[in-house]
Amino acid sequence: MNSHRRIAHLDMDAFFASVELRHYPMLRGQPVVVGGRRVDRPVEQADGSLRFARLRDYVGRGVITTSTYEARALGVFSGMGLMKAAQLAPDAILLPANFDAYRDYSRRFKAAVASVAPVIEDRGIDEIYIDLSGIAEDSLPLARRIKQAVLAATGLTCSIGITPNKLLAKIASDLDKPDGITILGHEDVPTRIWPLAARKINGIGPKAAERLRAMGVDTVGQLAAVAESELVRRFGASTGSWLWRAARGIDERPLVTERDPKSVSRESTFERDLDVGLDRAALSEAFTGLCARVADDLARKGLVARTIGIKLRFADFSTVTRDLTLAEPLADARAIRQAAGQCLKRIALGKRIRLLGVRAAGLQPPPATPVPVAVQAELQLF
DNA sequence: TCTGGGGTCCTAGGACCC
DNA sequence: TCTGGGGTCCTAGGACCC
Repeated sequence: MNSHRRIAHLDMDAFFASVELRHYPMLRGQPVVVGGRRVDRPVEQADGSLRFARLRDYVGRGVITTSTYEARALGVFSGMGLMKAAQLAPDAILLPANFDAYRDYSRRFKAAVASVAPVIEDRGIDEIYIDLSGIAEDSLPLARRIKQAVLAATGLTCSIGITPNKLLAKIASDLDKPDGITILGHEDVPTRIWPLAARKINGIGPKAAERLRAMGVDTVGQLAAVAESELVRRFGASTGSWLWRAARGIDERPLVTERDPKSVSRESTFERDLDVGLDRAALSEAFTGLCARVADDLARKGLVARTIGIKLRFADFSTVTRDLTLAEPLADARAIRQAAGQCLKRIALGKRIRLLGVRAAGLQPPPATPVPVAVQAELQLF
């Protein structure tokens, strides 16, 4: 439709950790990680200074959500188990996640960007795509202006990639992190994109990367050298031709500026694996609690659900799901609990349970409440 | 002492309907 | 009593992303 698009991807730098450093500026320059559960907030000591938890003090399940660049230099990255991270960086500062604060900063940076360039696709708490096609200003000064607006609104830095499409913009924003600007055109694909690992393409995850590696494909350039027919043969028509186009930097997807939620869910990993017999009371309480939280989420969003599902992860990390679609939508905690209980009956509970989750899908606005006849008669007067 | 929590999308088979 | 062909809905699992 439009062959002259200009699309930006903006990614906040080490977002959660950077927000924490705004609150605790004395930690600047130190390795800091955010994550874990039931991590104590810093404690004020007698002399007025703060005592922070250290990674080495942490015991239990939990992973790193974000780490500062100083922590990353020690080999500590998002998704890593905290106990393992503690072996690499025992003295790193550990802070609990403060999602209310992150959501607040998220709203502020998105509003700041919108004041400069309003066509935005939300991609989560810390990143967005921006369609700059309708703006006349050159890319470099425009990128600087957006970054300045974000900095003024939040005190935080971000990285921006500006390219002809979302695929390339996402890759580009990562090329000069932190606090970077990268501007690429299609002509830059062979020199700037082809040397990169195929895994850098958004949508090529661990499994696809492994299959490619088995074909001798490690880089985007090597992927671009494979015939489309070969990719289609190995990956199927849809994925195969997508890979072929992605390797050439071809991507026509428009920005999605509005989206209705498809599902809401709550899940919890237990501090220790629970036994269905011995821990029945604890499991039941957790189950009911999750249903109540899903009901709260639905109420807050003003939605009802037709499908209720559950998820169990066992001690061996195997995962099963069951769901149930009802004739009539529901939303309250008791009804959710009842439907979820039906799902639970369909799972063989031999192994100890690591995680329990409850999900509501088939979301829709609540059915219109029937208007009483007397009121209907009055309304007809108008 | 491996491996969180909240999402989306895709696939594939079976039921069911016309 | 050799059995076509769509279409949609439901369910389970899996890949992937932030």
